[in-house]
Amino acid sequence: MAKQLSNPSAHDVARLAGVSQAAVSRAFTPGASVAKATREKVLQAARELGYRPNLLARSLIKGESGIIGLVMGYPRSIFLMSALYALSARLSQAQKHILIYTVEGGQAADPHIEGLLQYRVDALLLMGIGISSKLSAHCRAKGVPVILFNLRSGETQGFASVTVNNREGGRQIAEHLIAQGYRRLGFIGAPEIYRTSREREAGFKEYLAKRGSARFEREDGCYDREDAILAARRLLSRKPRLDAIFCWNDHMALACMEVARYEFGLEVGPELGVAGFGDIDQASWPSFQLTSYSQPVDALIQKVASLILQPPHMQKSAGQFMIDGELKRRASTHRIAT
Amino acid sequence: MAKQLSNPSAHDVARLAGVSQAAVSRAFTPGASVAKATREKVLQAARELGYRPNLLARSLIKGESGIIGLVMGYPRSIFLMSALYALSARLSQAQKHILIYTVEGGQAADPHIEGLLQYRVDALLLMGIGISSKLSAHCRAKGVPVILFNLRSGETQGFASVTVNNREGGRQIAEHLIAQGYRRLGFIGAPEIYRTSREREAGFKEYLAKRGSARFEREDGCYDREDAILAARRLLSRKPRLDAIFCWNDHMALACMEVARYEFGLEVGPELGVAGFGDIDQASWPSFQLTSYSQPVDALIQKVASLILQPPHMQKSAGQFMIDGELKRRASTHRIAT
DNA sequence: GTGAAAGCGCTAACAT
DNA sequence: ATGTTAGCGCTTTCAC
Repeated sequence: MAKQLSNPSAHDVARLAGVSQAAVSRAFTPGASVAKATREKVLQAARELGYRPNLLARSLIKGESGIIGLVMGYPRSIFLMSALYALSARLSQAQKHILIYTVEGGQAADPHIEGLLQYRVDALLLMGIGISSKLSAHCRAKGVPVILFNLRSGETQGFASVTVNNREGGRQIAEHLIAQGYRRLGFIGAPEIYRTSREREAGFKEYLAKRGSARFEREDGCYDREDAILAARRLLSRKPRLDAIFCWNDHMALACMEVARYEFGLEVGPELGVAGFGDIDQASWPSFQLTSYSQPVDALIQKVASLILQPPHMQKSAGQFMIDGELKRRASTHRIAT
Repeated sequence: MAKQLSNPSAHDVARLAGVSQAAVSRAFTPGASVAKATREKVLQAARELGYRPNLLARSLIKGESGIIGLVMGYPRSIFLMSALYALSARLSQAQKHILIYTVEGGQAADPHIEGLLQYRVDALLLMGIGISSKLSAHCRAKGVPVILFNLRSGETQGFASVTVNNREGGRQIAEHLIAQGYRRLGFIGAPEIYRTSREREAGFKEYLAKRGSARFEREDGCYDREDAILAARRLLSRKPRLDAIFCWNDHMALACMEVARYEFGLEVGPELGVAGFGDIDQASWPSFQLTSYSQPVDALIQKVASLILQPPHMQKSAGQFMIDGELKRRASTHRIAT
């Protein structure tokens, strides 16, 4: 009854229940060998004191913390947000916990990873952000599994990665635009260092090349909406005017669409095709009807979770997992008004 | 040079450096009394072994984990996302870490809070989600500070809360709509249990009552876009037709706007005023130009962080902090086309 | 099935 | 300034 301010320990519970401290530990360990009666006594005492096992102590002994370290780049993206949501749901089922940091697009994750390693995280998950080769060496040496989400592993790193099939998506967008009759194509991408953008572009280019001409205009839009607006302006000012623009993500595409409509007075679809990548919620809103290649969040996170939760000795595989999305054809690329 | 798979301990470093284990601890404690030379020796040895202090062990002793527990409701909201980003930036400066759970709107946070308490979090931050009275009693008894963000404390709980001034926002929206000449008003809110919606509505009603008539039509839109669409349809089908709708958040307002435009063929602004709350990014996009009362994320998070970081003995105050936003007047409530 | 005892990796007195 | 010692709260042998 008399609750105390500081947290009671297993010892306190043991005393109240008239058992040993070890018995308390066992009562809270699923599948331990305790008599039912003892167990009840312990739980009763624990309830009275408001006792909860201290997971920090448990982690210290077990050598695994139950904590997954997450560093998220570009935290304004709705896609990453729903990925976080799906991941949290999945991991909390498995009694794992997420220690999170967010980082503005393009910044390094390193300082945060340092902190995470000190908490002895069971795994490190990087969403849309990279890791320095120094830290990645450390993780490899210490056996900390690193999983890259939405960003493929760099040259030598050899970590597991889970991404949508960016190349295929880019390819399908190109195919679709050409099929619709668009010919003077443009691309808004990110600077070289972003592999995601590069892969989408590569697929796009690949299809065009196969069809005969890989020519398309190109501008960098980086991460911000403001950047995308500037890139769209530059692209739309070129002569002869482009008739379709593929943007490396939906955020860029929506911005591009608005520039086309409200600054250049173009009718999106018939006069200018616009396609994005990711199929975020807004893409399907009536105001936009943006053609996009979807990123299946649930499937991606499912894969991530299975990599995280697999037993440690299985983690040899540093595979690159690519999951196919689906081309969502919408009005923004209907060249002939319906 | 020879890195080992398992993490080296302070002991290992001590042996290599030829000092005591305590010296290693001191070398890694800012402001401890160590000779510069010893310190160097230790750091050198640590580097060789790839040693990092184990924060779990430190937390165990210190009785504080350096971890802030966060439970986030309605994780699709861009507002909460940017709040998370701001918080992460602020807290990692102070060497605090965020253990996060996300919960679908309307669900209970309790099971996750259980987990967080076992990690002995230094504080519990609830974003847009409540806590059961049983757990809140526990937190109070154990001296775990609880901070409510964007959701005011229930009757008896007595926790600190940080919110935008919802009532004032609702009031200003009403004033603005009336000033623009709108007269047949509607409101899309959330069910009773959501205090946020209730407060905004209260302010809205308050102004109308003061002006003579507090009559307005009302529908519940809850959290999902789908719900908002249904509510908007119902509201717009009533006769005589409403001429302005205030939605309890911007997500609802954008959905409402699209229903008005694309299903009812109304010109938003002249024919139907639409106002939201929160001033999310999209509100200012050319496609929407949504009038909204802003929620100053940075100021709000600043306050939250200061509550979290204040020394424990100062935490008597369970104040209710309300921060004013600002009415952003945009085209969605220009009754006379400009 | 249960208790006693050792110890996870570290910090914090206390000596020296 | 540095080493020694005693725990933090728990899990895990090992006897019984």
